[in-house]
Amino acid sequence: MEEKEISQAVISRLPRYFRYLGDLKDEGIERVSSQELSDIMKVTASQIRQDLNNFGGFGQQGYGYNVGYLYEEIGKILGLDKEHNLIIVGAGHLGQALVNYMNFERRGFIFRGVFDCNPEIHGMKIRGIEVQPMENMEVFVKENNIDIAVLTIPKSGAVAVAEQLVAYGIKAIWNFAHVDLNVPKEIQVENVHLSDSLMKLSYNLASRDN
Amino acid sequence: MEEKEISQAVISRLPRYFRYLGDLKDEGIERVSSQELSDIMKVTASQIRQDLNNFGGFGQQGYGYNVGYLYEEIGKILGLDKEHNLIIVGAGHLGQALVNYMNFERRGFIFRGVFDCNPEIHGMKIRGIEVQPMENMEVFVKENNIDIAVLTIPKSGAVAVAEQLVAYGIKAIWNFAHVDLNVPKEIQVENVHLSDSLMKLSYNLASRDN
DNA sequence: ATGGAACTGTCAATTCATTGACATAATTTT
DNA sequence: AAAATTATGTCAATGAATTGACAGTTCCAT
Repeated sequence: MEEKEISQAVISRLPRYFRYLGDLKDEGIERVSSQELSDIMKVTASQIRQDLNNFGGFGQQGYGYNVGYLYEEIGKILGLDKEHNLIIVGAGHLGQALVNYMNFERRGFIFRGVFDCNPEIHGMKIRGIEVQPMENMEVFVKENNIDIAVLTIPKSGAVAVAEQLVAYGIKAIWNFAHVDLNVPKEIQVENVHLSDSLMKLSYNLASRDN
Repeated sequence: MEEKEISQAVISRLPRYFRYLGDLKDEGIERVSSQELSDIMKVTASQIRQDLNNFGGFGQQGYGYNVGYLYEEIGKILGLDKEHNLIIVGAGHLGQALVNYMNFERRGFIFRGVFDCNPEIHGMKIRGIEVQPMENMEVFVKENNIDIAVLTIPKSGAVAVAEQLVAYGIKAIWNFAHVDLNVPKEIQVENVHLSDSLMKLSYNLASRDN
């Protein structure tokens, strides 16, 4: 299906297209041109056409794009038509916040288990999911066909736990720990470094002041 | 101080340099060359030198870079030598997780207040900070010299609240709501769209499978 | 039906980002 | 003290991403 490698710059923009198309769909709008989308999203129409064309011709000359169809197609490209089984490793505030955020499940990302090394919270339930000790992880991952692990533990343990998870057969890691993981390149890692993001904000704030 | 505009690509890499330099400093290492850093960080030495040179010559030919000095300087560039006063708007799980995450304070980002529209949690304390009703926001922002607002509310209310915050004098918004804010360009916005990040992971997972 | 307007898909041009190369300077070794 | 080594800062070359332009197709009004 995928013939040429598509740049991460393009991939990063897909979720935003998806979101805007979802909004248009909810408003009952059936068709949209690259120029109209351009106006709403504040990107060039050329970029929109270029981006979409990486995946095929979804539009029609003289008409534009069918909102519902394009929305579905981008969803498929993003793999949202398939279910993913997730575990959370680290049941701190952030881990709990993610489990409690329902919208991920709507998109097919199902939280199956939560793990933590703190014995005091073992057995505690987060949205019905019981917190388990780390020792259970290996069996759980294998038995429940888990493909994505969400890492919300402190940086000190993260690298080692990531390696364990890979050994257990995980395919992708959504990494909130503030450290770069060292895993084989076929394992997909998506980093969310919140403090990096805040520092960037801080820089822009400071630089705008002079 | 800033003469030429520096690209966001460069800015985005600064926090990572800062992190690695901090680690080296903690290990007691005093000097580092761009080549050594390159090996550790898995980026080209040329990029490191190019990036740093946007801000001045921190190194010395034949010697390399002094770790402690460079760490300090990057910290200053990122504005981490100054204190910032923050409020959280939206005391849900994510908002609470952020307040509880101590490391931000270590970098000079001080949470001064938490606001939420749900009356049931007004008066509740999160790490000693009382949750206040939204109506208090205007006075609080003005009296406490708040410059950064953290938006952790659902997308439905986010755009309107952002406009209010701007009117109250806020300078920057760290936006976790899954919507693009509409604020004047002098207001700095840093978006953290978690579901976009997860969708990107999902794409890469799917595309690696074929 | 026919003509004009509205669009896409795509090629080419441009702009932006990254990498490579090297002159020059400080350091270390002999 | 001189030679050899190391390593920066910067210019030029390359590569990637974005934008502009337009041929060709479809839609819509008359």
